[in-house]
Amino acid sequence: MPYGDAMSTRARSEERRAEIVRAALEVIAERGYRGASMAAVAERVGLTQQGLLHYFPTKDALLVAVLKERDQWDAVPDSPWRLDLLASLVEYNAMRPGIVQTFSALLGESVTEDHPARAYFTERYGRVRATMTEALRSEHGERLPGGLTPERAAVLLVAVMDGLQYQWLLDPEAVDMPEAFRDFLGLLGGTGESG
Amino acid sequence: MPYGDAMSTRARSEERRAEIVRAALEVIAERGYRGASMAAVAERVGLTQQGLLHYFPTKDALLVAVLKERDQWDAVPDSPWRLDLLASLVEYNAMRPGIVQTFSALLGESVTEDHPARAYFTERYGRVRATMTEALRSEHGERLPGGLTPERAAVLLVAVMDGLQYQWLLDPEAVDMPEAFRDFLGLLGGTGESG
DNA sequence: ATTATCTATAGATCTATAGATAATGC
DNA sequence: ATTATCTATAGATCTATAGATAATGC
Repeated sequence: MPYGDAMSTRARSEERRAEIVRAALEVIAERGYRGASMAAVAERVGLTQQGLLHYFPTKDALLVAVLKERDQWDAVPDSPWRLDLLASLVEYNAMRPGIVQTFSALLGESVTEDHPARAYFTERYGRVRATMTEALRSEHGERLPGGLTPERAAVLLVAVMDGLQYQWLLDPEAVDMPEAFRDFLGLLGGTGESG
Repeated sequence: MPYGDAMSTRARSEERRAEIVRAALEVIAERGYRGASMAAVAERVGLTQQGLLHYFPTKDALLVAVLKERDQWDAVPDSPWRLDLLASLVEYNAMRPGIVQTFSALLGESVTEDHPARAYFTERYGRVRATMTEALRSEHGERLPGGLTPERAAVLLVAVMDGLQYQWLLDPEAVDMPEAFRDFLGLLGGTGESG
């Protein structure tokens, strides 16, 4: 009895797909999307390249599944975020360099022409800025340090999160990502420990 | 008389190399490094792929030349930067999306395994953080808003510059990069216009 | 002699299609 | 009938090597 239990064909198929997406996340972390080959993903799950195409008929289809996975990762979709939860997310990310690497590599590639993840990231950043604007507004009101509005602070907040990831991935010893992120939240008027 | 003037062979060769590097910058902006082909670069300067290999014998050799070009771009090597010059650099960059795209794509790729630009970026960020630390120290002294030290503020400064570039490249209409950067400098205690 | 190119080509990949085979589930 | 795989293979690329040809500069 293969698989040793009574899983339906559909359920086993779902599990296989999830396994493939996990493998794709790894391969993309190592080589980026353009550098990732279907064969490398297939090998990691013990399939031939053509066997993999049974589950995801094109490389782009696999990327779509990877991006959906990402949405569930840090989404908590459009719920009103609290800034301290954001700091926790950064701390959590610091324990998951692989995932961070996957999406930092994808973000970097996405600015190139005709990249299949470009629209995804463009839309996503629009939404994330809006969500962060609301979080900042509800925490700090309309006026933030430096005369900033929540909108303008949100752009910086997102920039800091992304930028820190690159510095940290390149040299984790030199950059304490969670600390730096909390530093930034402090600048936005948090604990008021100005010197 | 080819080229119509009395340029030495060496000088013409140098010029050809510079032309090739410019073409490589473009191709990398469009496809990233892994996605860039020597043939695409060659075509852009009117050479065959094998003709290009006469000037740069491997793809990696061409990348090295591209990264050197970058160093001259925003280097002003290790001179003590002033923060207002940095704001001008960001404004200048906002007029050169191609260059920004080239290096944002390279930075993104560089976090993947065995990427030939990884060491370059790791070292470079170490140096840039040190330079920025000095600039912050000389402008604001030892104590910055939020209880930050110049070291810790430098990490954020660099993160903001990089992070803004991705948001701006993906959606230039939605993100005013120079304004956002000035906003961040303001947070670091610049004009003191807190609300 | 050196420099600038080219043609020919080896040897790896890569994505995707076609079509076979076997097992699973109605 | 559908699902999961496989072999075979077409058709594109890609990097890099080998070696020829012509022009330039001592």
